[in-house]
Amino acid sequence: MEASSIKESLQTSGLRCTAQRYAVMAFLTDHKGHPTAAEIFKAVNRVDPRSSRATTYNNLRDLVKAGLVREVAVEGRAGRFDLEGMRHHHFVCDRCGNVEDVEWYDLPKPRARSLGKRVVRECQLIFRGLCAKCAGRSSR
Amino acid sequence: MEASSIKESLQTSGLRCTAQRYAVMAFLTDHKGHPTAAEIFKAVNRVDPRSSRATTYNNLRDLVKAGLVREVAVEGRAGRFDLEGMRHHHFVCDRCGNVEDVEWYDLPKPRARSLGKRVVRECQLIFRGLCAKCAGRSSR
DNA sequence: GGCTAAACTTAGATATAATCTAATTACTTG
DNA sequence: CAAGTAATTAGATTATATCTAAGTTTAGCC
Repeated sequence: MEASSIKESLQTSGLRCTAQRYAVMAFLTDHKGHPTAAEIFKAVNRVDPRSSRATTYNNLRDLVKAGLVREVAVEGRAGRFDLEGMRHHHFVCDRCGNVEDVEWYDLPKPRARSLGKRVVRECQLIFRGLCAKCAGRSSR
Repeated sequence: MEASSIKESLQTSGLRCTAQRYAVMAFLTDHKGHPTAAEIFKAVNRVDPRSSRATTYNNLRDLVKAGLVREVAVEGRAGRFDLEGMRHHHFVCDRCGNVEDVEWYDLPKPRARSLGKRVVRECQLIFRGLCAKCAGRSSR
């Protein structure tokens, strides 16, 4: 995603394009490896202007709410973030906690009845198990 | 799930049926509301024999690994647990963090190629948004 | 029954993750 | 420019989960 494109998508979502917020988007654009909030925070602070922890977390939350960023929660570990955009599913490794992309394919929708009055923001398909690297190391 | 049935499924999984472990299974059997580890810990400690925090967490992990219990990770909040068994999908509320069941329906599998050498333990479909209760309260 | 190894449990300390607080700064709109 | 709203900040605080190191129980074997 280019600079102008980031700016535009922020504004379309009703979010100001602040330096700190932009930095989060830019980092996610360049790093497709599903970074944690801590990693993003650290990365953003190698740039100027810097950003506080609270701001990084606030921005990530706002961006998720706006549908620009997606969060994958991982049990007992920090959540991972990536840009919405190219659709894909996720694979979470039980052992190392890494999050990987799984090629997108369409999913059937649930019957309207079974969702009732709930308002669905998104739907994630998550595979869990051992990533190729950890599976190789067997049960050690 | 009955007492003997819990005992049996533990043994089939190669886990000893200890009082503490049994208590976790029994609690999950009786409480379908996707409790957190902290809630389970607290509940188990109203029974005898009691169980330490570490044991509760250890047992939950072992039970998940054995495929008897499922964990749903929630961003920024405690994970929620329920018994495997009756299959269902999940809905996680953005606002209150509650986890609810969504009627089961079959999902297409990914192409073998797109999973590569990964070893899949399970696959979860998770809807996110506002639960009926929180949606009612609107954007307040 | 007694022995042994492995599985299990424990209390509390520690680590990790994320949010909160209260004050400040920076936009944006009229 | 004035004023209101949005955003940011440092650091404290809370929440969640794991670790440690020692003790206990169990299953299998003789």
